[in-house]
Amino acid sequence: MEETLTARDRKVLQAIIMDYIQSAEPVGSRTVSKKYKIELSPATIRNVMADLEEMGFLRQPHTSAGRVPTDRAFRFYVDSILEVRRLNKIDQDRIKSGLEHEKMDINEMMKRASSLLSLLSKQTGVVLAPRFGSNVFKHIEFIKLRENKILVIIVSKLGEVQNKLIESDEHMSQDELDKYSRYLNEIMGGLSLVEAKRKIMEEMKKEKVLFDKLMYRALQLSQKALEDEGEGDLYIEGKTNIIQSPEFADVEKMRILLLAFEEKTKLVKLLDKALAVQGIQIFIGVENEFNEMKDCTVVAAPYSRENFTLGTLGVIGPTRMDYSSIIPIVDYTAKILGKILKNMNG
Amino acid sequence: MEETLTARDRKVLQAIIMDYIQSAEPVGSRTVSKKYKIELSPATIRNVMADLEEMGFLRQPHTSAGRVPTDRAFRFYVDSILEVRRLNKIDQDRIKSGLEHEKMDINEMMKRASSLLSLLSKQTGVVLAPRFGSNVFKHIEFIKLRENKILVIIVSKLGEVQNKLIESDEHMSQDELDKYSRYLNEIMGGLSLVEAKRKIMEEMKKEKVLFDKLMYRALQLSQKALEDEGEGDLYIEGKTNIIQSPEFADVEKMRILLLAFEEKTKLVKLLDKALAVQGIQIFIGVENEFNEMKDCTVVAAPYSRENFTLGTLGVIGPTRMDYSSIIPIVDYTAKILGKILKNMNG
DNA sequence: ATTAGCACTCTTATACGTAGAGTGCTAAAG
DNA sequence: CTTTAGCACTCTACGTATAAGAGTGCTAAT
Repeated sequence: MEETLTARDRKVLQAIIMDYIQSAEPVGSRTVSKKYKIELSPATIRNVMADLEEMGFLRQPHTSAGRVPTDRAFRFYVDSILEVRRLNKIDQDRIKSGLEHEKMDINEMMKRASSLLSLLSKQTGVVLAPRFGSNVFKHIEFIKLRENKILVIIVSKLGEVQNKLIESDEHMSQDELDKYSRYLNEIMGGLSLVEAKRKIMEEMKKEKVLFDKLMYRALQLSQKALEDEGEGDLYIEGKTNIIQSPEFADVEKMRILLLAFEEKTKLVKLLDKALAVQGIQIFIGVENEFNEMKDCTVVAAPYSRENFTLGTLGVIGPTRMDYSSIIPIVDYTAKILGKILKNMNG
Repeated sequence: MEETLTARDRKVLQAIIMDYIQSAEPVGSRTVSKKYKIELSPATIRNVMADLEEMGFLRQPHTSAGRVPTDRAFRFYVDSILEVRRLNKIDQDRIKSGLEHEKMDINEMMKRASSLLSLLSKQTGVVLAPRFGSNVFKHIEFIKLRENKILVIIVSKLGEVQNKLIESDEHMSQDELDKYSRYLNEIMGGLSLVEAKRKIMEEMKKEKVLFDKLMYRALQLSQKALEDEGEGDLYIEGKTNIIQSPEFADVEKMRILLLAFEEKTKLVKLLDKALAVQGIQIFIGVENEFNEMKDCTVVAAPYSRENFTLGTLGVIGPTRMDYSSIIPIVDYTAKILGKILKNMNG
């Protein structure tokens, strides 16, 4: 049963997939033989289709309907049939000019990237912002808000700003806090935030620090500020695009999906997986391990400065999405975003 | 034709509205006479209904269906029939305990409030955060990111953090920038941001400043940082609740509404209108001047510290929402949020 | 190995008839 | 004069029947 596909099988499968991608309707043998240049009669095609169905690449919604590609078919298509072309110039320019605005801060940039992905793919665009911890430390500041509530502001070299409210056990004046931040800015300058964290741990162990109250308190505060860095921010744009797809005409299906979007944590997890790997990652249908997304495909790519991966971006759409055009969009956007962030980092 | 309603008319109207609120289906004369204690026969009710229809309070989807209340009917109901009770203890507690966490920063607080509104009302909750400009200035900081890009961070007394990327024409060192921020922190301390803005304009006109390069540059930078403060942030939670309502079963209707949510600017405008007025504001159906929301009602209330209005919060749902329970929820949440922010402001 | 031919299956669209909900009107009752 | 019972009428919703069309699987011929 687990035979390999002949050249002919592949051709037929490809035709079915391509037709289904644009029609969203079961594809019949006549259509395949007529619309796609396969010099075979419908009858022969039917035989091939029966084989493909047995192998799990196609299924029939009901006895006398055409065939619909399964997740497995899309997986095979993406892996073995599809040849990804490079993105056309026009879209390249739109992405470039959309992101290369000088005066954009990093939040805007992420949002913009997500919008662009959505716009060009006509699906939903997502961008997972760099984990704050992966950035180069730039500046820390303590601001006393009231009694023992202290607002800590940490800025990365990219200009990301993270703020957090912490409590101190002891009373501290603003002057004192200013001293702390000056001291910390000095010892953490130029380090990545992860390194900075480690450095603080080390420093705290040193004997001389234990006797210097100022230093000790400063380190204590910064430790509080750096602990449990939240997960990276997720930007989602174009949620409504997905509603247009006929596969989500069912209100309940759509509600479940939108709920998943609203929750974000699951999406973050999914995109996190793409972080670890170089290059485009595609999760098709049930491969998504989240039931809510079993009718969706996620095309994701990490974007990185130099060799260090910063975050992930991608497109979410029905499994029936137009892979041949979406993959290059995701790929190119990731490259450009990486390049821009690299420049921003000096 | 523009007669006033008799007591009986009102009773019937109320019955129809109440039934429609919970059934979402046209209400017939039999139902009114049976389910609601009106000692009249269906025939009489029908006469009354005919009158009410003529006056624009009811309409018939088709000849032989029951009646559906119009926007006007809901308006009348809200203004003249409904008596708002106070929120029950249980929900009061949920709101209080949901918002009174000591360690929450202001962003979390807004999000939480929005979630609570959504949860308790079973509709969509919105919170328009305080306009940044309306806050008391606490701290300003300039951080040089690269070449002539400077990140400005402004903190309000409530602990809101706003950051903005600006460009300087001339080269400035970080030391220089630190001097500027020290100077500015001094002259703007304790002012509201609006006042601070004005102050800066004044200062810049003073002659002595013109000759003190340091001061002048500092003022110039801060002016850039304070100009065109964005509109207040909008927090929307529970968008998917609205999908459940049968009136949005139509996919296209829903898409339009979700698009409006995604765009936010229109919603901000709407909520802004409620800013100006004291107390609960209700926009029913077409009163919303935004076509996208013509099937929705927005129940909004400003929340304020002392007598100064900070922002607005509310609930969005179908015009058929349960006003009697939602109004107290919005009202109470606004009060609690105002109180907490007042405390936070010292 | 391929294909023409054909019977068969299932969906979809259309029409039709009926049940039920609800109305409006009229005439009788209070 | 107000209320109500009664009844004919209207419109929707729903189920059934029917026909058209799409597509299949199988068989037999090429």
